[in-house]
Amino acid sequence: YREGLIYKDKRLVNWDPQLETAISDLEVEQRETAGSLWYFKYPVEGEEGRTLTVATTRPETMLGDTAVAVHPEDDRYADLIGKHCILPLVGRRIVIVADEYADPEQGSGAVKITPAHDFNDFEVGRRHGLEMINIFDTRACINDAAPEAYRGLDRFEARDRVVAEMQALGLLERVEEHDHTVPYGDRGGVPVEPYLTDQWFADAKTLAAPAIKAVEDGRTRFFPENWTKTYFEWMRNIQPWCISRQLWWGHQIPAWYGPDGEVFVELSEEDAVAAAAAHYGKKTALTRDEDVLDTWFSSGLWPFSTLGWPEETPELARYYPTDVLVTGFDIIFFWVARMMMMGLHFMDEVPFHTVYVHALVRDEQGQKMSKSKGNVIDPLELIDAYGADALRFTLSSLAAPGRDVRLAESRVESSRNFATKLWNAARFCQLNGCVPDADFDPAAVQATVNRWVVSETARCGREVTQKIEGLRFNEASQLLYQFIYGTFCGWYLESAKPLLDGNDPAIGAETRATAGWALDQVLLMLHPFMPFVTEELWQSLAADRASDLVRAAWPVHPDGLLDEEAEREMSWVVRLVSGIRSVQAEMNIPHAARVPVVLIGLGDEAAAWFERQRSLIMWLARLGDASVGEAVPPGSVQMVHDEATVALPIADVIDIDQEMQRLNKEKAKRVAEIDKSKKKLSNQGFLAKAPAAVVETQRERMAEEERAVVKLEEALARLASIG
RNA sequence: GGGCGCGUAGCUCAGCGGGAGAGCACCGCCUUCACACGGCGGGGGUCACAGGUUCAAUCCCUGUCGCGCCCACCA
Repeated sequence: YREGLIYKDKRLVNWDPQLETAISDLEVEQRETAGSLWYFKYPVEGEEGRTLTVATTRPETMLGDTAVAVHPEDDRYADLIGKHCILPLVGRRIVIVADEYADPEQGSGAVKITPAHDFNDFEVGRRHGLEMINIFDTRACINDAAPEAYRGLDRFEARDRVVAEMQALGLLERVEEHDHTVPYGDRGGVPVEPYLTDQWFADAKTLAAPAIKAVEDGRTRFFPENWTKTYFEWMRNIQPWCISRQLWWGHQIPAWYGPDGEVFVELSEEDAVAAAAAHYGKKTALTRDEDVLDTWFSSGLWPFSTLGWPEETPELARYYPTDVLVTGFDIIFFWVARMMMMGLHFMDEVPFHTVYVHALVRDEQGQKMSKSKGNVIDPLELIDAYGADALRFTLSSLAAPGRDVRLAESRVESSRNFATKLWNAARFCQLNGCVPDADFDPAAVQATVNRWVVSETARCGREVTQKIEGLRFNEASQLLYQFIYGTFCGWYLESAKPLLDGNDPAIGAETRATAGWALDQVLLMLHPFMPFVTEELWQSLAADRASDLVRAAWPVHPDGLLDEEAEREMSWVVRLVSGIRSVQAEMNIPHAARVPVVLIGLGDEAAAWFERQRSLIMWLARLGDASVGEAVPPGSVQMVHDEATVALPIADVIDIDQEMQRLNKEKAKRVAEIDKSKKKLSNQGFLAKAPAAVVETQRERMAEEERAVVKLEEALARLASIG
């Protein structure tokens, strides 16, 4: 106030006649409404029989008309400018003015002017020094400024009465159907009225300037970035902000009035009394302004007022500015913009460096959920059915930046299943003594599967960290889902089973410790996404934790934990096992058959891998035996695995036709790939302009496919010789 | 009237310049000693349409069609 940023003014404000208070522009909601456009004839003074036609969507406001405006260059009305009409029903003499606001294309080209009840008319009224007649009371009923017959009528009753009377007088020219937008109060739920009252205003334009600059300079950034544009758009066109409300709750405005209306704005009543005494030269009784501040004005102070400001508290020093503000786009104007303005003004520093604008959860039809529409999905019901972790995980995995989400219950169910999966995996670990060991060093493990899971865990951890830091929460949760479900549960725990009770106690112990470590890493990483189940498991897996999981440090995975050798070896095993399983399923070979597998033509490296992982492969693919051979045994189902041929000899059980069909299908697929590659590699433009690495990849790919096709042809030939 | 965004597998959605992915649903097999809220395997997509840029387009540009949202004083 003392800086001139807050002032009292008599202006048109948006008035909610239901709540009987002023509201801000932002609290007004435009609703598409099917209405009418009434054409009224206003008799011209002194010209018998001549009338001027005006069109209006709000007949009742004519009771407050103080002019008619026409465009200065509108020839139809040029001779009327400066003359007067006699306002029907009221009898007031109103002037005909020339003003560019009147649009010759609209309605009749002449427009009635009601300065006290329309924002445009208010401006016209100011330009022409027109009288401003307020015809409504605070409930939007007609007041004593109108003819007696209308007093006390509700605005809609008054509308009907005006139309009926005009018609009776023969002054209603015609009525057109007219769709237009009507302003409604978003809380009161009834049409708002432009209303002339004394209110407090904030000079938003001045406050906005530094807030605009801060975002231009990148001191505060929006994520996703496109909201920056929305912010600028609003801030650069900002209007004076009406900050007083005629409500019972909120910060009461610290303004006191003397008997003559003099205003004393002070921090306390004592100060106001003192100021008044000084002003009047004697002690004078004051009355305090009854209005309170707009809730968003108070909320705009939140980043520092909650921390003890204006005292320089340790909290203020520590938490102002904060770093990331998380909010919905619908709050950017209401709150984010105001916090920026207030923060920069009072603290001279932005309140936060990043605004993360999250998605809005919509209902199944894609509608924004709202209490008034009654389409709110109650999170408590979903939590009852699937758990809080499941809901939280679902929302985080659907939170793709810049996109709203339609909440599909099936995703919540899937998340619940995921939580159950984790729970069971942890139970398995516990039952097998796979618990955290304080002395465990993940960099020192020996067995390939253990080295591999350490490496994969570290890789996952680094990627998840990166995604979280980049605010890509959906990608982080997806990585975790895949790692935990696929890598950890699907491959690692299955591979660990034979080692836990195997004949090498040292490997068994190492595996137990590795699994315990990996599970801990999983809990640490998943905790932000599923806080409850991870915390429960964290505490139940070990009694002597240094801290609760919620307070545990975020895991760091150094380069040293990455092990490309182990990853390559296990990737080979995984692909081999998947291939064998696929063939088994397709050829209807039951696991119970425990068929053997023979690998032919292994390279040196693969031969070493096979040697080491032979029993693991047998275990994972449920095989009776696995061996290296020189030739494909007769009666084998065959598949290509890199440079090798893999044979499952099932002798007399084999269905030659079915097998040939399967191999031919596989071959056709690969031949199609080769054709595509050939086409690319014969394209001179591609060879000349594509990066060398891309060309090389293409060559390798083709070579690999060609090798596979050769193998497949050999396999087909062998079958043909049997058949 | 301005601005933003979306149309990818039946459904809900990721991906956004170098051979299309997930969850659910669907089909087949499996009561294998953590888990049937499970396991293994599989089918399914001219990435809305039309042009353009590029050696290369689901991805970039332009336009069209459809859908949604925000802002705005049209009587």
